[in-house]
Amino acid sequence: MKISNIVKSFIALGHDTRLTIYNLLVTKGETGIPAGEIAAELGIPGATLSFHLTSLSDAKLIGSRREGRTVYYFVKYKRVKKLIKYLKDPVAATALEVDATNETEVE
Amino acid sequence: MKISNIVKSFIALGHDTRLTIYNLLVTKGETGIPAGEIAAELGIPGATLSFHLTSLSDAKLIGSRREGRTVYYFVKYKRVKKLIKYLKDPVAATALEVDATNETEVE
DNA sequence: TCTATAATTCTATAATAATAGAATTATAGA
DNA sequence: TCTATAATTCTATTATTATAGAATTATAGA
Repeated sequence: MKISNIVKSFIALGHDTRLTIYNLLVTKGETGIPAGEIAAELGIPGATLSFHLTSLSDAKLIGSRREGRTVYYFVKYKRVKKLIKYLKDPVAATALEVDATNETEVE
Repeated sequence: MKISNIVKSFIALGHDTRLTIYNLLVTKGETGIPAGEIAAELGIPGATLSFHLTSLSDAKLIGSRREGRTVYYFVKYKRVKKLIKYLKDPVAATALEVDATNETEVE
């Protein structure tokens, strides 16, 4: 993970709407929740929601899965764990990245 | 801690220059490092540095102490720990906040 | 008090992010 | 294929952040 990906993740969490989305998804577990329900819950237009979902997705903090016309969004804990590791020891986390360039990982 | 303070903290960490400052301060321990040295290390003007230090300070991620003409900056781990707690369980961390409104805390 | 140094604040400008209506794409069911 | 629904992308506009020179503030030492 490059520094810029960590920055991207913090940027994603550094917005009221996006942190609220993150909170909501945490309560919904693996199944996740349809985009439309998120928009309804937060009371924001779909276009605005998509903008924020893209930020969280690009940061790999969330993932999505289509079922028919519905797209479910869910939290991806792998990246969350990396952020925790980074906060605990940024030096070690950054060093690890350099070593782990070719590591095979599970999402 | 209100949600907005958490957002403020993530915003503070969500910038390349500020995350680099955070990294640097982590390596400097309790003593910290003078503002001038940070500016020199990062190769940025003092005015720009101050702007970013204000963001990190407002988020309570760092603290400062004046010694003569020199101002030392250092990491404040209390807030870092709260962020880690928040990432691990945002629901619990938010609930705790409501309960802990009058709690007496040590920085 | 005068001068030099360290840092911050002020200010204008440039760059980036957020918002949301309109248009588009994807899919289900008739 | 036609229509309705779910979601995303496009686009223009607004709002916020970042940048850094110039001015200011704070302090040390002469």
